[in-house]
Amino acid sequence: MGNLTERQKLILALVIRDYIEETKPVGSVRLVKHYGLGFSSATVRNEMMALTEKGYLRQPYTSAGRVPTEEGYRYFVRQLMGNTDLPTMTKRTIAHQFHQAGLDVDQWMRLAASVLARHSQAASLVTAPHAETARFKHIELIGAQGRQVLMVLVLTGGDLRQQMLSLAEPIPQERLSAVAAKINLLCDGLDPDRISSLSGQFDALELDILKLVVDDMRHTQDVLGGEVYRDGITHVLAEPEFAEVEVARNALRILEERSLLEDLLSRTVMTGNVGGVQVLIGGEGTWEELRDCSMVLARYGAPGLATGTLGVLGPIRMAYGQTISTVRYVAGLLSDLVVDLHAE
Amino acid sequence: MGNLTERQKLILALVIRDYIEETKPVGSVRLVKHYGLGFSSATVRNEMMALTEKGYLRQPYTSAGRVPTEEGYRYFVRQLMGNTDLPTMTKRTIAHQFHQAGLDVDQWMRLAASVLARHSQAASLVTAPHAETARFKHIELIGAQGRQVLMVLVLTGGDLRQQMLSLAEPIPQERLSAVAAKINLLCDGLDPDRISSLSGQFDALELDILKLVVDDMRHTQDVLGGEVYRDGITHVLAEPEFAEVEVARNALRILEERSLLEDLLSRTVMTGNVGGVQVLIGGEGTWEELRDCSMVLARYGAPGLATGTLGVLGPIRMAYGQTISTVRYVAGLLSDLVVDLHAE
DNA sequence: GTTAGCACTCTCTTTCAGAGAGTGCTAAAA
DNA sequence: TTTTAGCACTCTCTGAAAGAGAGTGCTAAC
Repeated sequence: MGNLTERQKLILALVIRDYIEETKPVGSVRLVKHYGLGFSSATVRNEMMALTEKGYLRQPYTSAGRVPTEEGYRYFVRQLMGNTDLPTMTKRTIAHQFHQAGLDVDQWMRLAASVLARHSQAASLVTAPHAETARFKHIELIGAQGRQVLMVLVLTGGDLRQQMLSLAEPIPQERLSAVAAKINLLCDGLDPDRISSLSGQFDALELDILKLVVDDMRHTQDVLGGEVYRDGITHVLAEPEFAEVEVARNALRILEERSLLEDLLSRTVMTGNVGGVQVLIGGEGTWEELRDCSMVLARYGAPGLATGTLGVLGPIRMAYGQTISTVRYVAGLLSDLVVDLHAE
Repeated sequence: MGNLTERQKLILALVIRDYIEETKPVGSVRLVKHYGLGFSSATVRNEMMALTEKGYLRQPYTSAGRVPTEEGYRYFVRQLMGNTDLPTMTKRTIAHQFHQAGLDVDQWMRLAASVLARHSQAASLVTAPHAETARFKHIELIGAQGRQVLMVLVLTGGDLRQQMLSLAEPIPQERLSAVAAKINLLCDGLDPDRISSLSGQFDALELDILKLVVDDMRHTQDVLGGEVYRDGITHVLAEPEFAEVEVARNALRILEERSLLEDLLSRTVMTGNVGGVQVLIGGEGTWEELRDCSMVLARYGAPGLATGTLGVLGPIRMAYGQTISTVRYVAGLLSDLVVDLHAE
């Protein structure tokens, strides 16, 4: 596990670059010819042997070219890649698209998923922003036919929850409005725990509704409380490593199954800082389902106000530089949006 | 294209049944042995030849077994299949799951997608119910920081739209509430066209907001205005006909691309009656993307109140009986839900 | 420390033959 | 006229064998 010489770093980086482009094992001769190296293929072979020894490269079989190992990719991402950034033009184009979308959160999410998918040529996912600690802002009770009531709950940060209630008996709209007004007055800005503690000041009907409010608010705090936006699923199928159906199924399961995703996100991005991009290369020994793919994840938003998650799922042989910078940039844009929505 | 004899119908049905189970061309000997037919393989061969002649069966290559053609499946679905229905136990299990979900539309949609996917072993999609003609019910304007205002719009049928507005100048909450109250009073139960015609009665600020309301209401009337729920995408990948990546990509594109889906739905289920199940087998000459798959679609809800769409996407070699009855049953459950939500 | 040379290894592709499954036809039986 | 047995024929699938190709690892010279 000793450190690498400069030349070894160069060769590792080139192998990764070439492998990402060509999808086939990289040989020493090809490397020298194609990249105009100033030393011979035999030298490259020696260095490759060293890199294989150290666990950064491997041979699919004896006497084939070299392929990066997961450890190799990790070293590349951490040490070799440098701080990549999107070209200014690309950034401007992306930003322009977002600004055209106005202030519609739904549109932003959809657009974010689409941009991530297109720029990384992989599957993307974006979760809507929501407050980490839900605070009450406004309730509205709207009588429908009979005993049905539509409850609309607005939380700080624009989180919106709706629920249809079926009351024991019909209640006139005036009474519903009065209940809503009272709750609005007393609960403004409070978190669910505080609201629970106020129970003494309400009558039976009000308490029934408050209980639903509190439940709903607690639910909003879940990692995946809101909607999940996906895009680019077809991209991953285009990659040769997903030609094997089992591999592709595994990858899509991660995106499709809420529970899997919830577990994954809560144990990765949710532990990191907003703005920091996390890269999962292969299962990392923890996630069996991720064995054959990589994810680039980030959290966006404003801590304390509202945050969300976005990321990309693709083959391990992924253009990490490009993907990471795209994820970072889009996360930044979404963070700006969240801030815009919250404060002047 | 003459009619089929009873025996030919039997053989066609058996070929389809066997092919769906075994995924390989069905031979005459196998058919006789496996299903204990009262006549010889030579007879079956003759009948198969006739069925091939008529276009209901085909041979992947000379002297291989027979495989149903798309025309064969269509004949089967229309004439041979009979009115299949789910076993009472299965129905009860499904209904039970739904009733446990209460009146939460989001949960119902998710559950519907999940049930469809599991029971048909294919990919499913469900669109949230929305009114065909949006009618205004209630508006709420909630000031956020600065000039930002959250507009919550409730339409008849529980359709809920939210939008963040950025006003030219800050407006106090009292004024916002007054505007909302006035709009609520004057627009109750009106459709977007009627609301537009009232412009004389409002001032500038009110008109600004009304314009957004009308736009939003018009948008709600789109086929795919609301959220689209999907499930079981991994199922289709498990089918051998989707082993070819291009085929799988094509199929998933249908589910993923909103525009494609919108076109498809508006030209199929949206033209049919609520409750009727439509079966698309292969592209039907119209949809290139559907060439290698089939869809079973239905519209649910209450016409005039609110409707939605649900369906299943799978290989052409699909267990149509099972799938159609599942789609029909779930559509019925969702229709009940819509009615429940609207009227006592 | 670097490089040329070379034998060796392993995969990938092509070819070929044999097995197997199933057909279509013909002629006999019902 | 309809059904069936018999049989030659066709086509795919599988596996083995051979050859091409790419790339390595080692050795010895620079």
